[in-house]
Amino acid sequence: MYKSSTRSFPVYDSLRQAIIEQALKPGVKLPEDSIGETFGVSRTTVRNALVRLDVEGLVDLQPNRGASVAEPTIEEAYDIFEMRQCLEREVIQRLCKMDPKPIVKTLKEHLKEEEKYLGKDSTRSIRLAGEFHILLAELTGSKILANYVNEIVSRCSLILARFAQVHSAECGVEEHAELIAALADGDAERANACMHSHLHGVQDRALLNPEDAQSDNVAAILSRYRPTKTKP
Amino acid sequence: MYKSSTRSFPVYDSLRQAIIEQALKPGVKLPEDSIGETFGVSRTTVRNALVRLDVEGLVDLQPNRGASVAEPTIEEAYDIFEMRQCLEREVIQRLCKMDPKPIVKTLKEHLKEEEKYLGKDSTRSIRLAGEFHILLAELTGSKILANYVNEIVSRCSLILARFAQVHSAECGVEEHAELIAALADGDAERANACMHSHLHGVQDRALLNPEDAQSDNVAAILSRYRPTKTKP
DNA sequence: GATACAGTAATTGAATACAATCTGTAAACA
DNA sequence: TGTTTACAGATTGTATTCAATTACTGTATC
Repeated sequence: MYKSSTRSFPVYDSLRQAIIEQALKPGVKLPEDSIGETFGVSRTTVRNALVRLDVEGLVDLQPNRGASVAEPTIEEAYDIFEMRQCLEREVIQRLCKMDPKPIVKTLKEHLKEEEKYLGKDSTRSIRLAGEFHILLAELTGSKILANYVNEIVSRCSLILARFAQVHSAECGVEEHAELIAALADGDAERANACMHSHLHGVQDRALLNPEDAQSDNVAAILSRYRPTKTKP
Repeated sequence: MYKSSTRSFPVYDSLRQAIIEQALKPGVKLPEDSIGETFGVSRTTVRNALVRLDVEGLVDLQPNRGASVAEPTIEEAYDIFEMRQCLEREVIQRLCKMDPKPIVKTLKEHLKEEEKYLGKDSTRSIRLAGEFHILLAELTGSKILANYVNEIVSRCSLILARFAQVHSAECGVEEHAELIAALADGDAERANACMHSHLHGVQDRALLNPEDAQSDNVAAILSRYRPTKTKP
Protein backbone atom coordinates (compact mmCIF):
# COMPACT_ATOMS: atom_id res chain seq x y z
CA MET A 1 0.00 0.00 0.00
CA TYR A 2 2.90 2.31 0.77
CA LYS A 3 4.58 3.70 -2.32
CA SER A 4 8.21 4.20 -1.48
CA SER A 5 10.58 6.61 -3.18
CA THR A 6 9.65 9.39 -0.79
CA ARG A 7 11.88 10.49 1.99
CA SER A 8 9.43 9.57 4.68
CA PHE A 9 9.48 5.89 3.86
CA PRO A 10 12.76 5.09 5.64
CA VAL A 11 11.46 6.91 8.70
CA TYR A 12 8.19 5.00 8.58
CA ASP A 13 9.93 1.69 8.05
CA SER A 14 12.50 2.15 10.80
CA LEU A 15 9.93 3.26 13.33
CA ARG A 16 7.71 0.35 12.40
CA GLN A 17 10.52 -2.14 12.74
CA ALA A 18 11.64 -0.66 16.04
CA ILE A 19 8.13 -0.84 17.46
CA ILE A 20 7.60 -4.40 16.30
CA GLU A 21 10.93 -5.52 17.66
CA GLN A 22 10.07 -3.75 20.89
CA ALA A 23 13.05 -1.49 20.88
CA LEU A 24 10.48 1.28 21.20
CA LYS A 25 8.15 0.22 23.97
CA PRO A 26 4.47 1.18 24.28
CA GLY A 27 3.99 4.66 25.61
CA VAL A 28 7.36 6.00 24.51
CA LYS A 29 7.08 9.52 23.17
CA LEU A 30 8.06 10.11 19.56
CA PRO A 31 8.94 13.81 19.20
CA GLU A 32 9.06 14.99 15.63
CA ASP A 33 12.13 17.12 16.24
CA SER A 34 14.48 14.47 17.54
CA ILE A 35 13.32 11.84 15.06
CA GLY A 36 13.90 14.28 12.24
CA GLU A 37 17.40 14.93 13.52
CA THR A 38 18.36 11.29 13.71
CA PHE A 39 17.17 10.69 10.16
CA GLY A 40 18.36 13.99 8.77
CA VAL A 41 14.95 15.05 7.54
CA SER A 42 12.51 17.79 8.43
CA ARG A 43 9.53 17.49 10.74
CA THR A 44 7.20 17.58 7.74
CA THR A 45 8.67 14.31 6.58
CA VAL A 46 8.57 12.71 10.01
CA ARG A 47 4.97 13.71 10.50
CA ASN A 48 4.03 12.02 7.28
CA ALA A 49 5.43 8.76 8.59
CA LEU A 50 3.74 9.19 11.95
CA VAL A 51 0.34 9.70 10.33
CA ARG A 52 0.68 6.41 8.49
CA LEU A 53 1.67 4.59 11.65
CA ASP A 54 -1.27 6.17 13.43
CA VAL A 55 -3.72 4.85 10.84
CA GLU A 56 -2.16 1.42 11.16
CA GLY A 57 -2.63 1.51 14.91
CA LEU A 58 1.01 1.29 15.93
CA VAL A 59 1.27 4.90 16.97
CA ASP A 60 -1.05 7.09 18.96
CA LEU A 61 -1.24 10.57 17.50
CA GLN A 62 -3.06 13.02 19.72
CA PRO A 63 -3.79 16.62 18.74
CA ASN A 64 -1.28 19.04 20.21
CA ARG A 65 0.28 16.25 22.20
CA GLY A 66 2.28 14.53 19.58
CA ALA A 67 2.93 10.92 18.89
CA SER A 68 3.78 8.01 21.10
CA VAL A 69 3.96 4.27 20.64
CA ALA A 70 0.42 2.98 21.01
CA GLU A 71 -0.59 1.40 24.30
CA PRO A 72 -3.35 -1.08 23.58
CA THR A 73 -5.57 -1.74 26.56
CA ILE A 74 -6.29 -5.28 27.62
CA GLU A 75 -9.75 -5.01 26.04
CA GLU A 76 -8.24 -3.92 22.75
CA ALA A 77 -5.75 -6.74 23.08
CA TYR A 78 -8.49 -9.34 23.29
CA ASP A 79 -10.32 -7.63 20.46
CA ILE A 80 -7.25 -7.74 18.24
CA PHE A 81 -6.49 -11.37 19.02
CA GLU A 82 -10.05 -12.36 18.25
CA MET A 83 -9.82 -10.54 14.94
CA ARG A 84 -6.56 -12.27 14.24
CA GLN A 85 -8.17 -15.66 14.79
CA CYS A 86 -10.84 -14.69 12.27
CA LEU A 87 -8.35 -13.56 9.65
CA GLU A 88 -5.99 -16.48 9.98
CA ARG A 89 -8.90 -18.92 9.93
CA GLU A 90 -9.78 -17.40 6.57
CA VAL A 91 -6.19 -17.83 5.43
CA ILE A 92 -6.18 -21.52 6.29
CA GLN A 93 -9.53 -22.10 4.65
CA ARG A 94 -8.37 -20.52 1.43
CA LEU A 95 -5.04 -22.34 1.40
CA CYS A 96 -6.82 -25.67 1.86
CA LYS A 97 -8.69 -25.08 -1.37
CA MET A 98 -5.46 -24.64 -3.30
CA ASP A 99 -2.76 -26.99 -4.54
CA PRO A 100 -0.67 -27.71 -1.42
CA LYS A 101 2.58 -28.56 -3.20
CA PRO A 102 4.00 -25.10 -4.01
CA ILE A 103 2.59 -23.75 -0.77
CA VAL A 104 4.25 -26.37 1.37
CA LYS A 105 7.49 -25.93 -0.49
CA THR A 106 7.63 -22.21 0.21
CA LEU A 107 6.63 -22.69 3.81
CA LYS A 108 9.27 -25.33 4.43
CA GLU A 109 11.94 -23.01 3.12
CA HIS A 110 10.81 -20.38 5.55
CA LEU A 111 10.73 -22.89 8.38
CA LYS A 112 14.37 -23.73 7.72
CA GLU A 113 15.25 -20.09 8.22
CA GLU A 114 13.32 -20.08 11.47
CA GLU A 115 15.19 -23.12 12.75
CA LYS A 116 18.50 -21.66 11.66
CA TYR A 117 18.30 -18.72 14.03
CA LEU A 118 16.38 -20.43 16.81
CA GLY A 119 18.06 -19.77 20.12
CA LYS A 120 20.82 -17.80 18.45
CA ASP A 121 19.41 -14.50 17.26
CA SER A 122 16.29 -13.84 19.28
CA THR A 123 15.34 -10.63 17.48
CA ARG A 124 15.59 -12.31 14.12
CA SER A 125 13.77 -15.34 15.46
CA ILE A 126 10.83 -13.25 16.54
CA ARG A 127 10.68 -11.43 13.25
CA LEU A 128 10.77 -14.65 11.27
CA ALA A 129 8.00 -16.12 13.40
CA GLY A 130 5.78 -13.16 12.57
CA GLU A 131 6.72 -13.31 8.92
CA PHE A 132 5.61 -16.93 8.78
CA HIS A 133 2.05 -15.81 9.37
CA ILE A 134 2.34 -13.02 6.84
CA LEU A 135 3.76 -15.46 4.31
CA LEU A 136 0.79 -17.76 4.85
CA ALA A 137 -1.56 -14.89 4.09
CA GLU A 138 0.39 -13.85 1.01
CA LEU A 139 0.21 -17.38 -0.35
CA THR A 140 -3.57 -17.07 -0.58
CA GLY A 141 -2.97 -14.53 -3.34
CA SER A 142 -5.30 -12.04 -1.71
CA LYS A 143 -3.55 -8.72 -1.33
CA ILE A 144 -6.11 -7.28 1.01
CA LEU A 145 -6.10 -10.32 3.27
CA ALA A 146 -2.32 -10.27 3.38
CA ASN A 147 -2.45 -6.59 4.22
CA TYR A 148 -4.83 -7.09 7.09
CA VAL A 149 -2.83 -10.00 8.49
CA ASN A 150 0.36 -7.98 8.22
CA GLU A 151 -1.24 -5.15 10.13
CA ILE A 152 -2.70 -7.31 12.82
CA VAL A 153 0.47 -9.32 13.39
CA SER A 154 2.29 -6.04 14.02
CA ARG A 155 -0.31 -4.99 16.51
CA CYS A 156 0.01 -8.31 18.26
CA SER A 157 3.71 -7.65 18.70
CA LEU A 158 2.75 -4.43 20.38
CA ILE A 159 0.44 -6.31 22.72
CA LEU A 160 3.17 -8.77 23.56
CA ALA A 161 5.44 -5.85 24.37
CA ARG A 162 2.85 -4.40 26.65
CA PHE A 163 1.62 -7.40 28.56
CA ALA A 164 3.82 -10.44 28.13
CA GLN A 165 6.48 -11.23 30.69
CA VAL A 166 8.74 -13.19 28.40
CA HIS A 167 8.83 -12.20 24.81
CA SER A 168 11.10 -14.76 23.28
CA ALA A 169 8.63 -17.64 23.48
CA GLU A 170 6.18 -15.90 21.17
CA CYS A 171 5.81 -18.53 18.47
CA GLY A 172 6.73 -22.15 18.68
CA VAL A 173 8.59 -23.35 15.63
CA GLU A 174 7.29 -26.91 16.09
CA GLU A 175 3.76 -25.58 15.90
CA HIS A 176 4.55 -24.01 12.57
CA ALA A 177 5.91 -27.37 11.44
CA GLU A 178 2.73 -29.13 12.52
CA LEU A 179 0.63 -26.67 10.59
CA ILE A 180 2.68 -27.25 7.45
CA ALA A 181 2.24 -30.99 7.85
CA ALA A 182 -1.52 -30.60 8.10
CA LEU A 183 -1.55 -28.45 4.99
CA ALA A 184 0.60 -30.97 3.15
CA ASP A 185 -1.92 -33.70 3.99
CA GLY A 186 -4.74 -31.48 2.76
CA ASP A 187 -6.34 -31.96 6.16
CA ALA A 188 -8.35 -28.75 6.50
CA GLU A 189 -9.80 -29.60 9.87
CA ARG A 190 -6.45 -30.35 11.43
CA ALA A 191 -4.86 -27.28 9.88
CA ASN A 192 -7.61 -25.14 11.34
CA ALA A 193 -7.21 -26.71 14.75
CA CYS A 194 -3.45 -26.24 14.59
CA MET A 195 -3.73 -22.58 13.81
CA HIS A 196 -6.40 -21.99 16.39
CA SER A 197 -4.50 -23.57 19.26
CA HIS A 198 -1.27 -21.98 18.10
CA LEU A 199 -2.74 -18.50 18.20
CA HIS A 200 -4.52 -19.25 21.43
CA GLY A 201 -1.19 -20.23 22.92
CA VAL A 202 0.38 -16.97 21.85
CA GLN A 203 -2.54 -15.06 23.28
CA ASP A 204 -2.36 -16.89 26.59
CA ARG A 205 1.31 -16.23 26.98
CA ALA A 206 0.59 -12.57 26.33
CA LEU A 207 -2.53 -11.98 28.34
CA LEU A 208 -2.90 -14.67 30.98
CA ASN A 209 -1.64 -12.58 33.79
CA PRO A 210 -4.56 -12.27 36.22
CA GLU A 211 -2.89 -9.67 38.44
CA ASP A 212 -3.28 -6.79 36.04
CA ALA A 213 -5.98 -8.28 33.87
CA GLN A 214 -7.82 -5.00 33.93
CA SER A 215 -6.82 -2.30 31.53
CA ASP A 216 -4.46 0.24 33.01
CA ASN A 217 -5.29 -0.78 36.53
CA VAL A 218 -2.64 1.39 38.07
CA ALA A 219 -3.46 0.35 41.59
CA ALA A 220 -2.98 -3.35 40.90
CA ILE A 221 0.31 -2.73 39.17
CA LEU A 222 1.66 -0.30 41.75
CA SER A 223 0.73 -2.60 44.60
CA ARG A 224 3.51 -4.88 43.48
CA TYR A 225 5.98 -2.05 43.89
CA ARG A 226 4.76 -0.88 47.25
CA PRO A 227 7.62 -1.19 49.76
CA THR A 228 5.49 -2.12 52.82
CA LYS A 229 1.88 -3.04 53.34
CA THR A 230 -0.44 -0.18 54.14
CA LYS A 231 -2.68 -2.13 56.46
CA PRO A 232 -0.58 -4.00 59.05
CA MET B 1 -8.97 5.93 14.64
CA TYR B 2 -8.90 9.50 13.37
CA LYS B 3 -8.62 12.08 16.11
CA SER B 4 -10.39 15.20 14.94
CA SER B 5 -9.70 18.73 16.14
CA THR B 6 -7.11 19.22 13.48
CA ARG B 7 -7.70 21.28 10.38
CA SER B 8 -7.19 18.39 8.07
CA PHE B 9 -10.14 16.43 9.39
CA PRO B 10 -12.84 18.36 7.49
CA VAL B 11 -10.81 17.95 4.32
CA TYR B 12 -10.44 14.22 4.93
CA ASP B 13 -14.08 13.80 5.79
CA SER B 14 -15.41 15.75 2.82
CA LEU B 15 -13.20 13.97 0.37
CA ARG B 16 -14.17 10.63 1.83
CA GLN B 17 -17.85 11.43 1.65
CA ALA B 18 -17.55 12.72 -1.90
CA ILE B 19 -15.74 9.60 -3.03
CA ILE B 20 -18.22 7.27 -1.34
CA GLU B 21 -21.18 9.14 -2.77
CA GLN B 22 -19.46 9.00 -6.14
CA ALA B 23 -19.40 12.73 -6.66
CA LEU B 24 -15.70 12.18 -7.17
CA LYS B 25 -15.36 9.32 -9.58
CA PRO B 26 -12.44 6.88 -9.76
CA GLY B 27 -9.45 8.31 -11.54
CA VAL B 28 -10.29 11.95 -10.87
CA LYS B 29 -7.20 13.95 -10.01
CA LEU B 30 -7.02 15.55 -6.59
CA PRO B 31 -4.52 18.44 -6.79
CA GLU B 32 -3.36 19.67 -3.44
CA ASP B 33 -3.49 23.29 -4.54
CA SER B 34 -7.09 23.51 -5.63
CA ILE B 35 -8.36 21.41 -2.74
CA GLY B 36 -6.53 23.65 -0.33
CA GLU B 37 -8.13 26.68 -1.91
CA THR B 38 -11.67 25.34 -1.65
CA PHE B 39 -11.17 24.51 2.01
CA GLY B 40 -9.11 27.56 2.84
CA VAL B 41 -6.16 25.58 4.12
CA SER B 42 -2.59 25.04 3.04
CA ARG B 43 -1.25 22.17 1.00
CA THR B 44 0.40 20.71 4.10
CA THR B 45 -3.01 20.19 5.61
CA VAL B 46 -4.50 18.74 2.45
CA ARG B 47 -1.63 16.33 2.07
CA ASN B 48 -2.22 15.04 5.56
CA ALA B 49 -5.77 14.14 4.61
CA LEU B 50 -4.67 12.55 1.35
CA VAL B 51 -2.15 10.33 3.11
CA ARG B 52 -4.88 8.97 5.35
CA LEU B 53 -7.16 8.29 2.42
CA ASP B 54 -4.28 6.58 0.65
CA VAL B 55 -3.73 4.20 3.56
CA GLU B 56 -7.45 3.45 3.61
CA GLY B 57 -7.35 2.60 -0.08
CA LEU B 58 -9.73 5.28 -1.31
CA VAL B 59 -7.05 7.44 -2.85
CA ASP B 60 -4.07 6.53 -4.95
CA LEU B 61 -1.04 8.59 -4.00
CA GLN B 62 1.85 8.27 -6.42
CA PRO B 63 5.25 9.88 -5.90
CA ASN B 64 5.63 13.09 -7.85
CA ARG B 65 2.30 12.50 -9.54
CA GLY B 66 -0.06 13.45 -6.82
CA ALA B 67 -3.31 11.98 -5.69
CA SER B 68 -6.31 10.68 -7.54
CA VAL B 69 -9.39 8.74 -6.58
CA ALA B 70 -8.39 5.07 -6.52
CA GLU B 71 -9.31 2.90 -9.48
CA PRO B 72 -9.64 -0.65 -8.24
CA THR B 73 -9.07 -3.23 -10.93
CA ILE B 74 -11.57 -6.00 -11.46
CA GLU B 75 -9.20 -8.39 -9.71
CA GLU B 76 -8.98 -6.12 -6.70
CA ALA B 77 -12.73 -5.78 -6.78
CA TYR B 78 -13.23 -9.53 -6.44
CA ASP B 79 -10.58 -9.62 -3.75
CA ILE B 80 -12.31 -6.91 -1.77
CA PHE B 81 -15.74 -8.48 -2.07
CA GLU B 82 -14.39 -11.83 -0.92
CA MET B 83 -12.82 -10.13 2.07
CA ARG B 84 -16.08 -8.40 2.77
CA GLN B 85 -17.89 -11.72 2.82
CA CYS B 86 -15.39 -12.96 5.36
CA LEU B 87 -15.73 -9.95 7.61
CA GLU B 88 -19.49 -9.77 7.52
CA ARG B 89 -19.76 -13.51 8.12
CA GLU B 90 -17.78 -12.89 11.28
CA VAL B 91 -20.16 -10.07 12.22
CA ILE B 92 -23.18 -12.31 11.88
CA GLN B 93 -21.58 -15.13 13.81
CA ARG B 94 -20.77 -12.84 16.69
CA LEU B 95 -24.18 -11.20 16.74
CA CYS B 96 -25.85 -14.60 16.86
CA LYS B 97 -24.06 -15.33 20.11
CA MET B 98 -25.46 -12.20 21.73
CA ASP B 99 -28.85 -11.19 23.10
CA PRO B 100 -30.86 -10.38 19.96
CA LYS B 101 -33.34 -7.98 21.60
CA PRO B 102 -31.35 -4.75 21.82
CA ILE B 103 -29.63 -5.55 18.55
CA VAL B 104 -32.88 -6.03 16.67
CA LYS B 105 -34.31 -2.89 18.22
CA THR B 106 -31.44 -0.74 17.01
CA LEU B 107 -31.47 -2.32 13.59
CA LYS B 108 -35.20 -1.79 13.15
CA GLU B 109 -34.81 1.87 13.94
CA HIS B 110 -32.19 2.13 11.26
CA LEU B 111 -34.37 0.24 8.83
CA LYS B 112 -37.15 2.78 9.34
CA GLU B 113 -34.76 5.52 8.28
CA GLU B 114 -33.85 3.53 5.20
CA GLU B 115 -37.49 3.10 4.23
CA LYS B 116 -38.17 6.76 4.86
CA TYR B 117 -35.87 7.97 2.13
CA LEU B 118 -36.31 5.05 -0.24
CA GLY B 119 -37.01 6.35 -3.73
CA LYS B 120 -36.90 9.94 -2.54
CA ASP B 121 -33.35 10.86 -1.72
CA SER B 122 -31.13 8.45 -3.58
CA THR B 123 -27.87 9.77 -2.19
CA ARG B 124 -29.12 9.47 1.34
CA SER B 125 -30.58 6.06 0.58
CA ILE B 126 -27.24 4.75 -0.58
CA ARG B 127 -25.46 6.13 2.43
CA LEU B 128 -27.97 4.62 4.83
CA ALA B 129 -27.67 1.24 3.12
CA GLY B 130 -23.94 1.28 3.69
CA GLU B 131 -24.35 2.45 7.25
CA PHE B 132 -26.59 -0.52 7.96
CA HIS B 133 -23.64 -2.82 7.48
CA ILE B 134 -21.39 -0.62 9.57
CA LEU B 135 -24.01 -0.54 12.30
CA LEU B 136 -24.15 -4.33 12.30
CA ALA B 137 -20.41 -4.47 12.82
CA GLU B 138 -20.50 -1.87 15.57
CA LEU B 139 -23.14 -3.87 17.42
CA THR B 140 -20.66 -6.70 17.87
CA GLY B 141 -18.78 -4.38 20.21
CA SER B 142 -15.52 -5.03 18.41
CA LYS B 143 -13.90 -1.78 17.43
CA ILE B 144 -11.40 -3.34 15.12
CA LEU B 145 -14.00 -5.38 13.32
CA ALA B 146 -16.20 -2.32 12.92
CA ASN B 147 -13.22 -0.43 11.59
CA TYR B 148 -12.42 -3.03 8.98
CA VAL B 149 -16.04 -3.27 7.89
CA ASN B 150 -16.27 0.48 7.64
CA GLU B 151 -13.18 0.57 5.48
CA ILE B 152 -14.26 -2.22 3.21
CA VAL B 153 -17.77 -0.90 2.72
CA SER B 154 -16.25 2.35 1.50
CA ARG B 155 -14.05 0.52 -0.92
CA CYS B 156 -17.04 -1.38 -2.22
CA SER B 157 -18.72 1.95 -2.98
CA LEU B 158 -15.68 2.78 -5.03
CA ILE B 159 -16.00 -0.49 -6.91
CA LEU B 160 -19.65 0.19 -7.58
CA ALA B 161 -18.69 3.58 -8.95
CA ARG B 162 -16.17 2.01 -11.23
CA PHE B 163 -18.01 -0.97 -12.60
CA ALA B 164 -21.73 -0.90 -11.91
CA GLN B 165 -24.12 0.44 -14.50
CA VAL B 166 -26.87 1.47 -12.12
CA HIS B 167 -25.83 2.61 -8.73
CA SER B 168 -29.12 3.16 -7.00
CA ALA B 169 -29.96 -0.52 -6.62
CA GLU B 170 -26.95 -1.17 -4.46
CA CYS B 171 -28.67 -2.60 -1.41
CA GLY B 172 -32.16 -4.00 -1.18
CA VAL B 173 -34.01 -2.75 1.88
CA GLU B 174 -36.12 -5.91 2.01
CA GLU B 175 -32.99 -7.97 2.26
CA HIS B 176 -31.95 -5.96 5.28
CA ALA B 177 -35.37 -6.65 6.76
CA GLU B 178 -35.00 -10.38 6.17
CA LEU B 179 -31.65 -10.38 7.89
CA ILE B 180 -33.10 -8.62 10.91
CA ALA B 181 -35.87 -11.20 11.06
CA ALA B 182 -33.37 -14.04 11.02
CA LEU B 183 -31.39 -12.39 13.80
CA ALA B 184 -34.55 -11.86 15.82
CA ASP B 185 -35.32 -15.58 15.55
CA GLY B 186 -31.81 -16.39 16.62
CA ASP B 187 -31.46 -18.43 13.47
CA ALA B 188 -27.75 -18.25 12.83
CA GLU B 189 -27.82 -20.40 9.72
CA ARG B 190 -30.51 -18.33 8.06
CA ALA B 191 -28.85 -15.06 9.05
CA ASN B 192 -25.63 -16.27 7.50
CA ALA B 193 -27.37 -17.31 4.32
CA CYS B 194 -29.19 -13.98 4.15
CA MET B 195 -26.02 -11.98 4.45
CA HIS B 196 -24.17 -14.15 2.00
CA SER B 197 -26.75 -13.92 -0.75
CA HIS B 198 -27.29 -10.25 -0.04
CA LEU B 199 -23.63 -9.45 -0.54
CA HIS B 200 -23.42 -11.76 -3.48
CA GLY B 201 -26.27 -9.85 -5.06
CA VAL B 202 -24.50 -6.56 -4.56
CA GLN B 203 -21.34 -8.01 -6.04
CA ASP B 204 -23.17 -9.39 -9.06
CA ARG B 205 -24.83 -6.10 -9.80
CA ALA B 206 -21.42 -4.49 -9.60
CA LEU B 207 -19.25 -6.94 -11.44
CA LEU B 208 -21.37 -9.23 -13.58
CA ASN B 209 -20.76 -7.38 -16.75
CA PRO B 210 -18.85 -9.74 -19.05
CA GLU B 211 -18.17 -7.12 -21.70
CA ASP B 212 -15.61 -5.23 -19.71
CA ALA B 213 -14.66 -7.99 -17.32
CA GLN B 214 -11.04 -7.13 -17.85
CA SER B 215 -9.57 -4.30 -15.90
CA ASP B 216 -9.30 -1.05 -17.77
CA ASN B 217 -10.57 -2.44 -21.03
CA VAL B 218 -11.21 0.91 -22.63
CA ALA B 219 -12.20 -0.59 -25.97
CA ALA B 220 -14.98 -2.66 -24.46
CA ILE B 221 -16.37 0.30 -22.61
CA LEU B 222 -16.19 2.70 -25.51
CA SER B 223 -17.81 0.17 -27.83
CA ARG B 224 -21.07 0.74 -26.00
CA TYR B 225 -20.93 4.40 -26.94
CA ARG B 226 -20.04 3.82 -30.54
CA PRO B 227 -22.77 5.34 -32.76
CA THR B 228 -22.71 2.66 -35.52
CA LYS B 229 -21.28 -0.83 -35.77
CA THR B 230 -17.85 -1.08 -37.32
CA LYS B 231 -18.41 -4.43 -38.95
CA PRO B 232 -21.67 -4.42 -40.90
C1' DG C 1 0.18 13.73 -40.85
C1' DA C 2 3.00 11.62 -37.29
C1' DT C 3 6.92 11.79 -34.29
C1' DA C 4 10.69 13.86 -31.61
C1' DC C 5 12.26 17.47 -29.04
C1' DA C 6 12.67 21.72 -26.34
C1' DG C 7 11.09 25.07 -23.37
C1' DT C 8 7.61 26.58 -20.28
C1' DA C 9 3.96 25.99 -17.01
C1' DA C 10 1.99 23.36 -13.41
C1' DT C 11 2.42 20.31 -9.59
C1' DT C 12 4.59 17.95 -5.99
C1' DG C 13 8.59 17.10 -2.36
C1' DA C 14 10.53 18.79 1.54
C1' DA C 15 12.56 22.47 4.60
C1' DT C 16 11.91 26.51 7.06
C1' DA C 17 9.31 29.86 9.73
C1' DC C 18 5.93 31.50 12.64
C1' DA C 19 1.75 30.90 15.51
C1' DA C 20 -0.71 28.19 18.85
C1' DT C 21 -0.85 24.90 22.47
C1' DC C 22 0.79 22.29 26.13
C1' DT C 23 3.94 21.08 30.18
C1' DG C 24 6.49 21.90 34.06
C1' DT C 25 8.26 24.84 37.53
C1' DA C 26 8.18 28.50 40.60
C1' DA C 27 6.12 32.25 42.82
C1' DA C 28 1.97 34.00 45.12
C1' DC C 29 -1.82 33.30 47.86
C1' DA C 30 -5.11 31.21 51.06
C1' DT D 1 1.23 23.06 53.82
C1' DG D 2 -1.63 22.79 49.86
C1' DT D 3 -3.61 25.09 45.94
C1' DT D 4 -3.77 28.38 42.35
C1' DT D 5 -1.70 31.43 39.01
C1' DA D 6 1.86 33.01 35.96
C1' DC D 7 5.53 32.47 33.16
C1' DA D 8 9.20 30.06 30.44
C1' DG D 9 10.51 26.30 27.66
C1' DA D 10 9.36 22.78 24.67
C1' DT D 11 6.46 20.74 21.19
C1' DT D 12 3.06 20.67 17.82
C1' DG D 13 -0.12 22.86 13.94
C1' DT D 14 -0.06 25.11 9.82
C1' DA D 15 1.48 28.30 6.24
C1' DT D 16 4.96 29.71 3.31
C1' DT D 17 8.95 29.07 0.52
C1' DC D 18 12.18 27.07 -2.67
C1' DA D 19 13.82 23.09 -5.22
C1' DA D 20 12.81 19.09 -8.05
C1' DT D 21 9.95 16.54 -11.01
C1' DT D 22 6.38 15.98 -14.25
C1' DA D 23 2.99 17.48 -17.78
C1' DC D 24 1.96 20.32 -21.56
C1' DT D 25 2.36 22.93 -25.80
C1' DG D 26 4.29 24.44 -29.83
C1' DT D 27 7.76 23.84 -33.21
C1' DA D 28 10.88 21.46 -36.11
C1' DT D 29 11.78 17.39 -38.66
C1' DC D 30 10.92 13.27 -41.21
